[in-house]
Amino acid sequence: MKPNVKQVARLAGVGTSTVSRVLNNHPNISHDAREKVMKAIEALGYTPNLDARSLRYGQTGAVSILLPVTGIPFYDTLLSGIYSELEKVDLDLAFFPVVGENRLRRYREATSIPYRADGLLIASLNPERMYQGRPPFSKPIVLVDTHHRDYHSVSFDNLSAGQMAAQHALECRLPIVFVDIQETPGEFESPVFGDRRRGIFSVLSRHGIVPRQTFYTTATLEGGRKIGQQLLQTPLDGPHFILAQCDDVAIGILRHLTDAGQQVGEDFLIMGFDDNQDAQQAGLTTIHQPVREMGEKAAGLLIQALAQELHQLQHQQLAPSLQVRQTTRT
Amino acid sequence: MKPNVKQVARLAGVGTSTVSRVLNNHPNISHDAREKVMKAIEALGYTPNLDARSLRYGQTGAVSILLPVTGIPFYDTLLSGIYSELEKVDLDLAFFPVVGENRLRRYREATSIPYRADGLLIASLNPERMYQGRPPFSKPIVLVDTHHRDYHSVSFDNLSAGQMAAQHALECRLPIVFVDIQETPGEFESPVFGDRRRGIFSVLSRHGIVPRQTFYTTATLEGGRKIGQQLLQTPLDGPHFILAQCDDVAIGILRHLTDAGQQVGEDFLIMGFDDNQDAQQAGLTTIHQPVREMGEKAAGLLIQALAQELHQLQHQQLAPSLQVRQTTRT
DNA sequence: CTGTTAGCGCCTTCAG
DNA sequence: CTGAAGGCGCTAACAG
Repeated sequence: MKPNVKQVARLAGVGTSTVSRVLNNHPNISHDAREKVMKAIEALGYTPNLDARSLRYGQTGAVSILLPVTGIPFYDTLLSGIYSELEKVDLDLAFFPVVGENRLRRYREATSIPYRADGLLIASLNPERMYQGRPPFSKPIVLVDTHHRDYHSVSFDNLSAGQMAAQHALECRLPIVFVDIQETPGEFESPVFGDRRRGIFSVLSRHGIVPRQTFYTTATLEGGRKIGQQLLQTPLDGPHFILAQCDDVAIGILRHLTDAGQQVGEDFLIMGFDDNQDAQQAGLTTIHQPVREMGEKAAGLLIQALAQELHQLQHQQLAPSLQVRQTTRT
Repeated sequence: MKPNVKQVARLAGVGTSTVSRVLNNHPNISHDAREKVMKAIEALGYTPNLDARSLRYGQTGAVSILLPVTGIPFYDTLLSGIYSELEKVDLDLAFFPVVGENRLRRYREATSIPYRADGLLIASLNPERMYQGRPPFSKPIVLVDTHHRDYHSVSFDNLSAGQMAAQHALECRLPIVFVDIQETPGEFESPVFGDRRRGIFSVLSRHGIVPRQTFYTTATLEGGRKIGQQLLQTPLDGPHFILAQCDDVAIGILRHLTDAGQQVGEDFLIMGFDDNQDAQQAGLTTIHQPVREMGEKAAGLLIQALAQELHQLQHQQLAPSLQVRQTTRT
């Protein structure tokens, strides 16, 4: 059915190696031979079999990335960083959102397509939970936005981030309301929120302080709005400092409260984590994370590993920084 | 370096086919042989070479999807539809965001990884612009959320959608402000906005009506806010009906105007297209599009094509429906 | 139940 | 400059 080099060669009246040479732009080919081959390729509608090619080369020229969800801009930024490095060495990138239990199960099998690659990036996911043991892939793996003892990783120092945030909260001298993330326990959990939480509480407890109240919600704008509702229903005694585990939640709360007529500075202060685009636009105080740079570093590490240049486990951490904006200025 | 079946076989003291049989869970294997093979696999850290396997089978068990961006929820919904169909036949899905000129160029080569698959889905992109001629892939291709004479496709009837919207606008009997999408001319253009635009103008011109004003912006919340600003700077003479090419823009405008104290019903009416989550939440009148269903249909078509069951070109169109909500009720 | 072997399509020596 | 031949790792006949 599908034509192969042999058929192209026959039609062109040349040997298969000549066809191969044309296909791969090798130098020493007579103009005449090239013409004939091109014509035969066109006539047959030939396209090369990539599996055969990869088998022959012993590599695919591609790396895969596993990540939890797609519909958020965080990964766009991360990916642009990754791409920019990968392109330098002409590596391609294939993308695998791990969306449900089904996908997860699938990706535990050594034969599933993410592993048809020269290397693997795992973003935000906990490899322990994903693989419960040895991963079904024996080529280089680099973790990004997550970490684990046994793998190379590039991540934020979320512990410091938490400490920074708590420090800033303390300086504002208001009772603290902590809005935490409710993670569905199980495979998708990432260490991010846990680390931030530990950082926050380490500072708070050092000062003998406990949040006046703690809420749990999902890491979305909507999740934030729900907390906003709850806050309106059982109003607090005076102004509070709302510390949310991520910008989306913080902005959801912020919008909900201001929509209801409450005033930043007057009725509450609020901050988040991540410094995403919405945060900048909303004037939200937050902890900035250099996302793009993280992507670049991770890709760089993988490239090194692919070149056998990585002889010991790497754990890179990127430093967060505090961005004070309107929502915590009185 | 990397161990293969032969080495596993040698260590286990069996033939390669026995190893293969264990790997693929074939029935007639003695418990003893299975044990030995498992042990050898474990000891060597063997993982199968997927390229060899695919070469042997003549297929990869995966399909690829090319799409324009990732950070928006539209594609999450679309994908969930696609996945649900693909899982039924145990096909895997690999994901390729076409983000910049570089990627585009890359994906025009027959050797780039999206084409290491049994079939291809192209979402929202214009194949004409992508490939300028014959695509570098000779297996089944299905277009989704876009269409083209030469390919199978599943898309919305955006022409009708435009007509519906214009009809509704006319019924509101207010001068019309049209907010169109400024597309970067070139490869990424999709036919969606053009179709909607044509639908809108066909109805308007039939009634001898011309928009009082037309704006151009990008298809984002931010793009909408910018138009909101412009509207505030040069206020209109009385209330208008704002017809935006997509929900994001409409919501951006809506938020900006209401933030500035303008009132829906009083000062303006507004509607969008798509019926995304934000639209529902914002009470925005819009044209609903069954996104998930579109994904399912497209995947279904591809599966049929893979099974050689598609003997003529298919062009499926899904009907839009008008969702009247608060933003156009006076 | 198990081992031997051919061949999937490609690219790259190796001779000419 | 070009053709013939081997082999990448795997699986499915085919014999035992």
